[in-house]
Amino acid sequence: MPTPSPSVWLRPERPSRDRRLSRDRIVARAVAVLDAEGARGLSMRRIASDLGVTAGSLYWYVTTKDELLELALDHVLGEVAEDGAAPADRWRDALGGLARRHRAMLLRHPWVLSGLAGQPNLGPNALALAEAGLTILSRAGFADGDLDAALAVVNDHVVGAMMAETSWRAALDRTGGGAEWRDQAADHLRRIADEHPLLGARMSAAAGAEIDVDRECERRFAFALDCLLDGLEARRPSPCGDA
Amino acid sequence: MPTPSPSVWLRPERPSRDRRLSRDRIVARAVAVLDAEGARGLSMRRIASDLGVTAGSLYWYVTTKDELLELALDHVLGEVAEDGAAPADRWRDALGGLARRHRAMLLRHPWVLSGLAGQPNLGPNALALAEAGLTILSRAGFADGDLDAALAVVNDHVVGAMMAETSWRAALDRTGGGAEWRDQAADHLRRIADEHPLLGARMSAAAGAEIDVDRECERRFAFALDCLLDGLEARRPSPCGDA
DNA sequence: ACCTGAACACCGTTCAAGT
DNA sequence: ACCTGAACACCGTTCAAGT
Repeated sequence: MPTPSPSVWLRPERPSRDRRLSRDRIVARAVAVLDAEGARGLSMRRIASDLGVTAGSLYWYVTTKDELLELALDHVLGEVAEDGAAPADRWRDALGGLARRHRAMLLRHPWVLSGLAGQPNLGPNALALAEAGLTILSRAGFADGDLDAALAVVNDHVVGAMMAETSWRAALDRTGGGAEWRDQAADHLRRIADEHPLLGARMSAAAGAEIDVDRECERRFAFALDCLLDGLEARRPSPCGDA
Repeated sequence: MPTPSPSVWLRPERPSRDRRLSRDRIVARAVAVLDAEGARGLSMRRIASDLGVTAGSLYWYVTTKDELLELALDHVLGEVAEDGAAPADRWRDALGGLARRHRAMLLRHPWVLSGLAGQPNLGPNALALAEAGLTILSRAGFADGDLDAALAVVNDHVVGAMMAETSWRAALDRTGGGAEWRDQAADHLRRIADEHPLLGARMSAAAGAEIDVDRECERRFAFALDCLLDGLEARRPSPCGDA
């Protein structure tokens, strides 16, 4: 209780009755900045100023920038969980759906991939996601060592594929429709084709057809996913009463 | 030609008859620092001082730190090429060998994975590697769109798997054998097991057995590789006269 | 041509001091 | 308890100036 003053209006409202900051607010802001400007655009000072606060204040809620990134990562991992509706009872559809939602999330938040190297994520959403995958595969008949391995096959492929896809997309965005780049690229492509016939053929096929990038990416993702689900199917122990 | 002096010994050797710096020397130093201290330990100033030079000097040979990282990346990619001996004539062995050497390289230079997000690598070694993969798959019967897709299945898996493996290894290294961490981990694991039975079971299986990390990583890698090669085999068009 | 030295505009993090 | 302000020890990059 402050000392009473002649009038309320003369005493400014207590600046921080409720805290201006919170871990949630900080993480949310971090995700927003990362989405908008990528990993490079994120700084403690930037988040702080967005929240109308000094950089040092953030360290009351978060011990380090890395920790903040871990929190942001787990935050967006929460988007992968199935939105209502029981999981498909066929294990292929269920696992495929998980992979596809994982991919969709990584397209929305490509910065996740640049922060994935380092330490493994043990946040609650990461754990829940792993459990979901294990549940599907366990019901499908996998057990023990093959259980982790099978889940890893799918997870690892999603992050590997998205690493390639997002960096490919980023490169396309950067080069835009620049005319002078157009010529340089054509030149470079010709030199590549000389020494690397197969690669040259594939690249000019992609460039020539003015291919729909979205469709092509989805096609490749689906190809790989089917491919590795087939491989898992062949390794599946005894099917015990599932679809 | 400088003006002649009474004795050679009085005139210091010309400081830079041959350039002290070169792109190769800079890249080599960068790779060494990255190997020793990881991506975090690399700075222009650090490389410069290692080479006995000022930071600004580096910009004569390299326009940006990112460019230097691209060069370093392609440099180590050169280690993946087969060391003599014709490639195995069975496509599975050939492609599997490529994947295994790729993995070995990423274990030696884990920092590559943190620099992989961003732009696709178009360096000479990256191109040669892609061509090698395409050659194997092309001889195996793949063509057109399936050709890229098939190669991507393998490549993407290698980087995805190594992303998980290296960050897992890094975490193990950091936590070492700390006694107080031991207790925290056991506690955390118990809480995990409560909400996530399958995950808890798998984690305590791994922790309890004091598993050989190297063996386990190789087992999982082999499992996944076989798995996805099976998937590719099933998709392989008409086998035209190969083993 | 090649390198230095100093500057610019940033970083993450710490910590006394205020309220 | 929560936040400020200033500092510390760094960054990448530029650029006149030297040789």
